[in-house]
Amino acid sequence: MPREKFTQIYATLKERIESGVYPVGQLLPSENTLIGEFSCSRNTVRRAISELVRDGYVQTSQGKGVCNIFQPIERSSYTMGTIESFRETARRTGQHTATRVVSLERCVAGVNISLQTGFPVGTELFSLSRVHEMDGKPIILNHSYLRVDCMPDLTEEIAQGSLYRYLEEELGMVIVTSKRTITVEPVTGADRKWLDLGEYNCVAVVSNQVYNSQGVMFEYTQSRHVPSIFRFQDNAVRRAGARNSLV
Amino acid sequence: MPREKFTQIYATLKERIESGVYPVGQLLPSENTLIGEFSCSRNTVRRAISELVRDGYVQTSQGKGVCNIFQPIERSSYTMGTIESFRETARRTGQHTATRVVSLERCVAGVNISLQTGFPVGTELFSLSRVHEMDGKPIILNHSYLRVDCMPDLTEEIAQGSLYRYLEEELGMVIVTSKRTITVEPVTGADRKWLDLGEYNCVAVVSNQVYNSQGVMFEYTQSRHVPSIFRFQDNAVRRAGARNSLV
DNA sequence: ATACACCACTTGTTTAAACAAGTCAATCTG
DNA sequence: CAGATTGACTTGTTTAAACAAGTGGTGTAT
Repeated sequence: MPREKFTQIYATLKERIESGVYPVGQLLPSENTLIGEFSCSRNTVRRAISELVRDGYVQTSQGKGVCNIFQPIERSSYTMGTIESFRETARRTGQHTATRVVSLERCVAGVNISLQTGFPVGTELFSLSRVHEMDGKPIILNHSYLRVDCMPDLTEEIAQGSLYRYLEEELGMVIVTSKRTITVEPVTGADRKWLDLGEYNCVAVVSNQVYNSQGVMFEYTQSRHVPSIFRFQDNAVRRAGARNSLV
Repeated sequence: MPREKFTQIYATLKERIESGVYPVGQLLPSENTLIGEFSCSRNTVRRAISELVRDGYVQTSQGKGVCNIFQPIERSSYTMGTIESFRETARRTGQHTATRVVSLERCVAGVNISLQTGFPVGTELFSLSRVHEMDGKPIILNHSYLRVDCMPDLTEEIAQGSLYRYLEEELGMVIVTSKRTITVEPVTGADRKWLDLGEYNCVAVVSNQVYNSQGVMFEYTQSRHVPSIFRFQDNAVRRAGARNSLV
């Protein structure tokens, strides 16, 4: 249970939107009304609403109000993005997941690795390859580089479980930001070997640079997804100054 | 030139980060210092910083400060996402773009179209197919459904130019929110016919639901991209309550 | 009847202040 | 010397107030 007021208001409004208490296409109660209901300041209500805007639940327009634009997401296959992650999808749909460690080695970042990952040349790294399975089918081939000095005691056993639970709960690391790039690339021999690709001759590739609270990038991961189960959802809000982000 | 203070501060800080005035990996001046420099309130500085966080330029941590985590983006090929759009990329790299209208028809949303797009059954729609070319090469096949009642006078000539300039400047429509889904799908006959796909047997598909300030979805577009030039960038920030969005 | 001014409402921006909470180093205490 | 305490910093949350700006209806004057 989050204790910040704006998070509670956000969760309450979100729940009402999802369950249809506020009709789709209509205006939510005005900020003043919500202030009365939640007995808080206008800023706090506005903060909750602005997060709903970011998540694509509502839309504001000056002079009119806050409009409910909720549409339930399609619940087929694996959905990533701002919405939910690998393990969460599996838990929700009751599917079984497993992770297999293909290899775990140590190396030092050379020029090539540095260019690909963004680690400085000379950084000591773990090179970790894993396969994620869902319901027995291999669907993601992960290749990670991890800073040794952030997790000196990494073992295959740890890598087989949840790396993030280890980093957060065991090492007390706080993960903050993650920069992602999505591309589509031709399959490699490793893809063919570890994934069940059928006729596809490309994979969906998500490259991830993950930062901890120190501001140091401690992980670079390239996730190669079987196309048939890959889905990424996103929400773009038109900003004041910039006329971009829409084709 | 945007006139809001927080936008100016945001732009100033962003420019300093990109040009290296603030060293990467180090802390920015504290909020109090910036208040002095920009002679504004703390809230205004904080708003500018929070947008830099959202865009992946900096990272905050309580008790320590604001850390610069900027990394220049790779400037190869077509980059979309929160960063920049089709035409902007072309303008920046000096490439030439063109749009060809393949077909423009009117139709009414049946059950299938409604399920795919989210338009209510019975909505009168334009069905528009276009090909985007960059430097003479066809790289995106667009198929759009557009509400007739939002743009009754749409013609092939208009569709050949920038649809958004027409909607915004001619019709005074304000575009606010866009919900996107990225998937990878097998090529169709139309893909093969209109795009230069080479060996690839799949395309990167971006499905877009676009809303205006009335809260009505007026456009659904499916953009089918040649894989070799497709790139989507994103930035995920770990939020307080939710332990998701990272695999 | 049309056009205009006005008013009551909405969201958007900015300021000021207070307190909570995390970090880090210097200092005090055992 | 080791450990705890303090204090000066940082960012995080919340409140209150004022004004700007956009929307839509009402009423008046033409």
